[in-house]
Amino acid sequence: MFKTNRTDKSGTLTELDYTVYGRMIPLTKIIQHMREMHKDYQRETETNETHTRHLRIWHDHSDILNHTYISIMVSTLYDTASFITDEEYRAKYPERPPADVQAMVEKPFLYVLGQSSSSDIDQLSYIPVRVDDLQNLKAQSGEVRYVMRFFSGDGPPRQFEAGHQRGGNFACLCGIPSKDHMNLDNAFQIDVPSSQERLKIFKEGELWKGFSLMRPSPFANLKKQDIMRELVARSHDTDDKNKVELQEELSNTLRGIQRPPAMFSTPKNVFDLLHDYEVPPGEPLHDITNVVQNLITELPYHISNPDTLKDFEKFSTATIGDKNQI
DNA sequence: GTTCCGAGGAGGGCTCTCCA
DNA sequence: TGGAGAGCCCTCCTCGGAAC
Repeated sequence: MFKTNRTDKSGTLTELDYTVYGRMIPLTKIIQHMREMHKDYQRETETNETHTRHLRIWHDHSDILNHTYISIMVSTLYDTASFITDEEYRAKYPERPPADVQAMVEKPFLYVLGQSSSSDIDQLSYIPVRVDDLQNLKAQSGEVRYVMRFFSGDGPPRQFEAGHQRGGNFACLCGIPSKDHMNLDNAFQIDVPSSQERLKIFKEGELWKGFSLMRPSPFANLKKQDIMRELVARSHDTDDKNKVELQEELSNTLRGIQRPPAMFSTPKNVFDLLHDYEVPPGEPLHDITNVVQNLITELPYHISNPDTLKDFEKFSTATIGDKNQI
């Protein structure tokens, strides 16, 4: 259920409720499809022991025909214990062209596509069904055990998935203040908190009890008395401190943690399903985007062959052109 | 019917002003 | 003097109208 505003012919602004539906393909069905697609790449074993496959989730928002959607994809992580190598594939199927086995195995499958804004409330509305589906997957697992292992994606989806604030002084999931991001010594020493550690920090005080899927930010816009109550519950000294100092102390304590990790947002106990689930603090392709851009811009100046230079300049123009970011 | 563009929203932080 | 809130900044996302 979503809310929207409409202005009628008289100019009166009214708030309307409307219902939209998302489509989820159950993980059991996706995995059935994956097995069919991966059968040529699977390693044959002689034992009957239970095997483990690791799943990776990715999601992002975009608009299609003026309506905003969330798209969630799922893929299997390549593992040589479960899948053959490129060389083994060539030896097994000499009549076929060579294949990038890892790329084929890690090809993503559509999991959820639904209408949703990027607000926390809208995105959290898809969590209960994702948790139910994960429980259903475990109940139906056979000789292969599927483990939800990684989330990969852009910055905002990672922040949502980890229960982290968007932007601000603690924009990174590692918990280092933005002003210290250039401090490599600090960055290399920090231990990025796991989902369980995030949940522990989140629940150390009292205000987290006000969290719900419809009120996802219990630490936002607090009065001074509420900040003091939360800090006292976390065993902090609040004497002789003004509101700014108290707010800073609470922010430094939470280090950007705003809510439970998304998959831990329901009352259901999902620790046995998600105890290995990781939301990495970085997104490699985005993080090195400017390095790649600099390389593409710089390389033509080091090419002497005119034909190669012409081809590369075409590539550089098509890739970067007038864009601010590739 | 589709794509492009740009103003505005979401969620954060900082600074300034008002007022008790 | 200090709390509350307005106003502005940031990035990425949203969404309605214009253009094709």
